[in-house]
Amino acid sequence: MNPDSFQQLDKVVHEKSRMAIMSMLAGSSELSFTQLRNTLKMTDGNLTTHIRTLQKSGYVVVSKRFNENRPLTTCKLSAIGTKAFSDYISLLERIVKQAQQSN
Amino acid sequence: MNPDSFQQLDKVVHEKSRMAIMSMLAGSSELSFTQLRNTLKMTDGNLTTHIRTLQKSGYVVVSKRFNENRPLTTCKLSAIGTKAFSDYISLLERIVKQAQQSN
DNA sequence: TAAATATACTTTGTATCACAAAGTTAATTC
DNA sequence: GAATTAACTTTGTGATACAAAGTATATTTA
Repeated sequence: MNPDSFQQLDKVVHEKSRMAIMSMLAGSSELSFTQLRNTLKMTDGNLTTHIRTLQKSGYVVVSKRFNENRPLTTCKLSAIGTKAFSDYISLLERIVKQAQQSN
Repeated sequence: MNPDSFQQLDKVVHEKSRMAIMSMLAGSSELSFTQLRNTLKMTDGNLTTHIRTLQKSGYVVVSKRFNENRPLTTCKLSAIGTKAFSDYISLLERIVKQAQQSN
């Protein structure tokens, strides 16, 4: 195994909650704050900060508008977010394969 | 995808450096502090704390003795450490497969 | 042989950050 | 019109990853 491969795992994606968010976003074109919160059973505050982290690293595009007199925050993966996620998954896949060989 | 599967990932194993340590230990029966530090290019302090975390959760057995007038700390995976690691890898594998289906 | 360097760690300090509780704003219900 | 609900954001806190500095002992060097 190459020990360096672990350190190459993108720290932003590696956090479990953000992995879950990005996975969900990879499955649909766009999801709302509320949909994410309900599905992932995260607290509001926690979800806000993870979305902000993803936004700051440019992985997620956030739009805030009003829908039927209520705020509506929606998120979708950006191009580099999509790449970051698929790169992360590819690397994980290699790591998993290597780990299984050593058994 | 099942969003809960992400949260089921063992937090102790999920940390990148500890994943690397456990991977290395899964490959050999026993490794010394120095071998781990040199291969993983970790600082001494960082490695100490990760080993201690693994030890506290019962995943790694640590032995400290003297070899040729020098302290020698060796680590190996315990039974539950081996199980924790393989469970973690299995779950990762499922997650990777699910993620790839959504492309 | 005293001083400097190296080895093998551990302890301590710090900066980050995951998480939740509390706060904000506005709409709706009772 | 008071209370509740909805959709967030801000703030406070506890955990922790990491490295710098510290400790103890052995070896080399001048």
